[in-house]
Amino acid sequence: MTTPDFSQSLLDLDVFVLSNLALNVRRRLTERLAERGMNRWDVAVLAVLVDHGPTVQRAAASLLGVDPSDMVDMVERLVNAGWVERERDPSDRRRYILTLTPQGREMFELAGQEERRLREALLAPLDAREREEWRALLHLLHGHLRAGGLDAPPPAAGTAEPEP
Amino acid sequence: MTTPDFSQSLLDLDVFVLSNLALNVRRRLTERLAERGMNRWDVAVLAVLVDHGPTVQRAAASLLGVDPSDMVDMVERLVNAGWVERERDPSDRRRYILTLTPQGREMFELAGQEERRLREALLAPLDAREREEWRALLHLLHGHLRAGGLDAPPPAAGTAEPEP
DNA sequence: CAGATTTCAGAACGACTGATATAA
DNA sequence: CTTATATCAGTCGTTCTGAAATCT
Repeated sequence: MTTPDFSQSLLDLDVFVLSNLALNVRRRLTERLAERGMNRWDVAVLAVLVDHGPTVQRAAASLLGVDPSDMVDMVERLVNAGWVERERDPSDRRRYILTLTPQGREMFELAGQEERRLREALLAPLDAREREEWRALLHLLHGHLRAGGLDAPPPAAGTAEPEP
Repeated sequence: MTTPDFSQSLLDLDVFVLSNLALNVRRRLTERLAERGMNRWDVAVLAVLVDHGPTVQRAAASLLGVDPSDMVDMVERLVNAGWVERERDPSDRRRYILTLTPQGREMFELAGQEERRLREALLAPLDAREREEWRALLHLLHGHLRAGGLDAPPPAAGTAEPEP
C-alpha cells in the first residue's frame, strides 16, 4: 500500500487510512534520517542503549522485536559509524555487549530533532488541545495493542503475551 | 520495525510510535483478510471499482499509487477469483477495462466487516467521544498529508502535488 | 551432553526500474 | 514518428526460516 488517492469507500475503512498515513510519515522519517546518515533501525537500537545502558546484542534484539540474525548487519553499521562499541562479554564469551559511544548519543539527539521537525510538520493543522488529544490517544492505543488488545476482541478472556 | 518493546526514549518519538502502531494493525488486517482469501490490495482495487464503476486498468493504478507493472498480477488475482472482469476497451484496444462483479462487491462488503471488527478491537479502550475525536484527527492528518502537508514544513509556500 | 548466542545462506514478499510489444 | 497501455524481467530492501559455529 503506497499512496492511494483513496476513493471514498476506502476512506470509510479507518484501518486503511491509518495504515497509509503511517506509511507516508514513515517514508518521510526515513528520508530525513538518511540526510543525517541514519536509518530507523539505527535510532531504535540507539534508543535501547540510551535507556538500558550496555546491553547484550541478543537482549537488544528481543527488546526491539528483531530477529537476532538480522541484528548482525544493523549492529555492524552502528559499529562502523562509531556510534556503538561491540565487545565480547568476558564472563560469557558467547555474548557481545553493545555500548553507546558519545557520538552515538549525539546521533540519537539529532534523530530526536529530526523526529520533532517531522512531527511539527505533520501536526501543523492541529491546535494545542488537539495535539495533546492526538498524542494521548496515540499512546493509549499503542499501549492497548502492546498489551495484546487485538488478541481477545469480543470479551476479555485469556491474557495474551506480546509475541516473542 | 516490528514489535519493539519500546524503551522510553523511543516512546518520546511519536512518529515511531505511530509507525509501529500502524504496522501492527496492518499485520492484523492482513491476517484477517487472508482468512477470507483476500489481501489488502484486493480490497483497495475493489474499493476503486465500487466508487468509480468500470475503470481502465492504468487509471486504477494511478488512483491507487501503484506501479502499473505491479497492477498486472493484482488484477489477475481478482479476475481468477471472479471478483473483477477484465475486457479490452473496444474504442481503444490498448486498454483493459476493469468491472466489478457481484461477487466482487460481496467480497468488498466482507472486507468492510473485517475492518470494522478489527477497528472495534483496536478502539476498545476508547469511549464514544474519544472514538469520534480519534477518527476526526486521523482523517484530518491524512488529508493534511495528502495535500502535501509534509512538503512545506515551516511556512506555507508552494503547493505540492501528490507524488505522481 | 543440552542450551544460548551469534552468524550465514536463502526464501518470500513488496516496491521500484528498465525494456518490449501492441495499439493509438 | 511519438505516445500510451499493458506486460515481463530483474533488482533492492525488509522480514522470516533453517542451519552452522562457538561457547557455557
